[in-house]
Amino acid sequence: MAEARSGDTRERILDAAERLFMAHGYEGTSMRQITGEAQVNLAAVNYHFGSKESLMQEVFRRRLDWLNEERMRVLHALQAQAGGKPLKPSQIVDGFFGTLLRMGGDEKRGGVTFLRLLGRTLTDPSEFIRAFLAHEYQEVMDRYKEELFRALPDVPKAEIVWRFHFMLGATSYAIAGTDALRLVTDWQIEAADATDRLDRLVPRLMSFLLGGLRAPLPQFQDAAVDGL
Amino acid sequence: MAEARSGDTRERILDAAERLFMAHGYEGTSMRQITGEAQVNLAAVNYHFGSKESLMQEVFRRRLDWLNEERMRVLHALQAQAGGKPLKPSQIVDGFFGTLLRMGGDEKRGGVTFLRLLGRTLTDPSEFIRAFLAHEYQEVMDRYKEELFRALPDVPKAEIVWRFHFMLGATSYAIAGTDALRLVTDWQIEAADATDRLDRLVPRLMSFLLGGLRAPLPQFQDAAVDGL
DNA sequence: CTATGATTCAAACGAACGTATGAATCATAG
DNA sequence: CTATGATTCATACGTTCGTTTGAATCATAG
Repeated sequence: MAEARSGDTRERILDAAERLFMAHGYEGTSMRQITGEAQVNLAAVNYHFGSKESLMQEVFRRRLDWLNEERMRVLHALQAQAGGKPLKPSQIVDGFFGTLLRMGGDEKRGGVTFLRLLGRTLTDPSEFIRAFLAHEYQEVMDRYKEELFRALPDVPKAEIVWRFHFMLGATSYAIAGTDALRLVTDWQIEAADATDRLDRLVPRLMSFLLGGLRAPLPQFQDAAVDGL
Repeated sequence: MAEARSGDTRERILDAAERLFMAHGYEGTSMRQITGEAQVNLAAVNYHFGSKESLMQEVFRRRLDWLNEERMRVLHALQAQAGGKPLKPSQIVDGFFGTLLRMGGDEKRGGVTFLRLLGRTLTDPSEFIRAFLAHEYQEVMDRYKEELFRALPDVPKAEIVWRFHFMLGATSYAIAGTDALRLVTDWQIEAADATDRLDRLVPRLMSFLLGGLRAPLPQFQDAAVDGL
């Protein structure tokens, strides 16, 4: 059983696919583009991954496995530190979204490229992609959801779930980083490199998310959400 | 110059394309699917619109022209009523996002189908689509941005622009309505029809957006954003 | 060194893609 | 009714798609 330098080929394909899927989407990226950029033979993808769909899944699994573990690790650390008491919403939000955003600064984990890919993929229309992502996220998501319920006992659970949705949306769009509507035109380019942009993004996004999470409940009810 | 029933054909194509682009994305939808669903000849799209790209643009223009006018109309009405004084942030947010969301309840304007299409398209990777949307949105966007600056004179403009971004993301993801991560599983299906879901969504989203917009500024600064 | 299994390679497959063509059909103007 | 231009239609064009194939090449085990 020779291993050869296949490890090299596999990773080169995954890197190229990650970058191209981010830039042009799943449907908009061809096998020939991927193998061309990776400088491997066209048949290599099917040999190593079986199909384009499987390649897509492997691109995500490579990153999400680590992210899932890290999010769980952070949550358990917070829980241990709290000693049975409910966590503060800010801790939970930081554990979930902060961990994701900090991943964007870690080049070994895909950096901003993977962040943008993930952000764009959350609204991707392809059914098999959404189904796969849902499965990958499910467990961690449920744990954080439960922890939010505990942290905000006076807020209806349905409301918390919705606000989790909204936070996901704001984050997903922010890391997709398309600036589709050219909002940031002349005012403040903040060009800099992607990593630098990310550093400034994190505190801004976090305070926005917390503000939204703690907002007064809709339709008349105005009770404080939490003593955050 | 005979007009024939071509008006019928054009609209049937636009309706089918709107639905299919929403469900499968631009790249994932073929001309044959579109003409098949619209029950017109394959060549009809190229005859009436020239190309698939032009069709995509027309699908959006048909709805966005009205949305742009309506958003402007609402803004001008608010300004007239305020008589030169700055508007309240809640008014601006409702004028921009509320107008969009209410469009989802108007079947003549595409209803939730177009809303979901728009939400998903904002993160679409295709360059020509983003460029087109940016151009369509530019003018109205700038006007609302300026009004937010006036309404929040103590908040740095860069901060406002970022929070506009975040609000767009939360809204875009919410109306894309994929629930990619199966957040809303068992807790509260809230099945009902799409319009009904929308009715409950609006107040929830609006209070989240305002909470985020009015959140304390990041990095230590904590001054109130506005006397909203 | 030789044998074996893993990997790479050039080439081709059928299918589906967006688009173009020219004849048939339609509605209306004169 | 006839002529004219708009629209529809069946069909085909040339590309590109994801995938497959079988031989060539490589690395290692015995």
